[in-house]
Amino acid sequence: MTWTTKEVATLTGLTPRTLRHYDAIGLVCPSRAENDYRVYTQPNIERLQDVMFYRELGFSLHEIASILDDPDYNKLDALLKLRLALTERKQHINTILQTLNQTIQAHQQGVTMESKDMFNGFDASLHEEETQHTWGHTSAYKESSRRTQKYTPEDWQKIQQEHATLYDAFNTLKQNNTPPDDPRATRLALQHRELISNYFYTCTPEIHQGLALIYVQDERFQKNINTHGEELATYISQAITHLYQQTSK
Amino acid sequence: MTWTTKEVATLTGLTPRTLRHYDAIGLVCPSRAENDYRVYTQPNIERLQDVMFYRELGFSLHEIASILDDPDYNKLDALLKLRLALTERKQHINTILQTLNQTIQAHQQGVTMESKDMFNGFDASLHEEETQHTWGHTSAYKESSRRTQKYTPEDWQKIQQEHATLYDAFNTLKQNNTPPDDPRATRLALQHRELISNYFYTCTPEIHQGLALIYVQDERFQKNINTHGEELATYISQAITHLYQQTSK
DNA sequence: TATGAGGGGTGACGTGGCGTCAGGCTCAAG
DNA sequence: CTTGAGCCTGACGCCACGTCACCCCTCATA
Repeated sequence: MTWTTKEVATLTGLTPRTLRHYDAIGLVCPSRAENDYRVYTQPNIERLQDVMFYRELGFSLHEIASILDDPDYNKLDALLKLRLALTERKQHINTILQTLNQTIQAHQQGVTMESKDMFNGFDASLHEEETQHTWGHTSAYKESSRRTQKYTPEDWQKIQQEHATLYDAFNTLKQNNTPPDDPRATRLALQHRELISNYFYTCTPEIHQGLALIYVQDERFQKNINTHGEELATYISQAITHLYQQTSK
Repeated sequence: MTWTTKEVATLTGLTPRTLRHYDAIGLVCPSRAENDYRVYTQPNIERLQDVMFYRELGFSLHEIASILDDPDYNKLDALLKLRLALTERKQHINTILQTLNQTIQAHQQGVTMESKDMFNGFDASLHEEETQHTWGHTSAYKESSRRTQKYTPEDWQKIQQEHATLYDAFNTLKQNNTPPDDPRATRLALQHRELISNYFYTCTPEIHQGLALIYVQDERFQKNINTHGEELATYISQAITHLYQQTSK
């Protein structure tokens, strides 16, 4: 089965011009018929779908190209990440909706809002860092995707479970009012590093400390971790930080 | 309370450049201090918030300007519409997520999807129609935004005044119990059409009759017009309608 | 056999929403 | 009195296309 430009256009909702543009910049390049007409095949269509997923998330065409053309590109992995990012995007809209609701209320009551509350959810810079963290082309990322490519759904389950177990262990300490710089917490922090190293990428001290920061700065991580206990992300972050304050002494 | 450019930038997450751009195109125009520095006041901030809500929904800056500068603009009403549109947008993302999930499943099972199912939720044309329906009517709307782009604040004042004068004239007739099919009312209806044609878009009889409908159907218009006289919107609407019943005879 | 509509193609220029300088003024702090 | 941070105004650059001009091909209908 093959398609002409117009057919693909109606199929995707894009314009023929857009399709020719994507061809011109090497993003989606159909083969050609004898009369030089573009001929889209199944792989072209699938790639086009990928492109549109990423475009929905606001990636530039250049970025999309480098993601899709990455030698370490793994489709399933990418799709899962996309799903995550899209649900995040939904969350983002929810935040804006909250702000909007507050604004409506304030307006109905004739009250003026505090200006700092008027722009919750709009700030994109934090979100950009997240995406950088998710898709960024650091070596850690590449190593991670190389490894995660091979994981089966059962592997993922196991990984999730090990994470959960560790988080619960942290939470037990926290519930017993064990301070984050307690040796037991430090041991767990070490286990945490090994867990990452085992399943994702070599977790150097720098990266580990980076994670500690992300865990408290990034709502996404925070919420996820905090499902295992209140304020748990902060606690874990402190434990990790202490691990390196200790060793540096 | 006032703000400098940088402060607004950090407050909103926009860049100073963007703020200066919005000023340049007349979208959000702060006043100036003696040293020519931009000074953002509370109204500026509120307008900026409006702009960002609409931008989130993908409106162009020109469209946003013509929405916010609409003489019949009603903030509360607009906020409610925004809320609707944002929840719609969430639904839109859900559709894409469904498509994504199907794609993931197909990929995991090694099946190829039906190509027509691969782009569900992407097609923007339907969504555009919705938006068109909610915020603006077709070519007349576009012409209007083309023209209104060039208007200065003084122009707007003049336009508002001419509208007000006309509405008051209608109201005088109504107060004197002049029926809407009286020649004097018909004359005012003609003036109304010319006023629209002059400042916004070529007001054909069809469009004018459309306006007559909108004036009684759309709360927003009704409320605005009725500030010039009780039930005035209905009266004007009737006068317009009669203008064409007459000429068609 | 002409013809006209509807598809295809390649330049090339226009546009919107900024980013990114360059060059110069202002102002508080040291 | 310098210095650095922040402000200003042009002016150019860039991306993702829209739009237009001009030409080719094909197929149904006159």
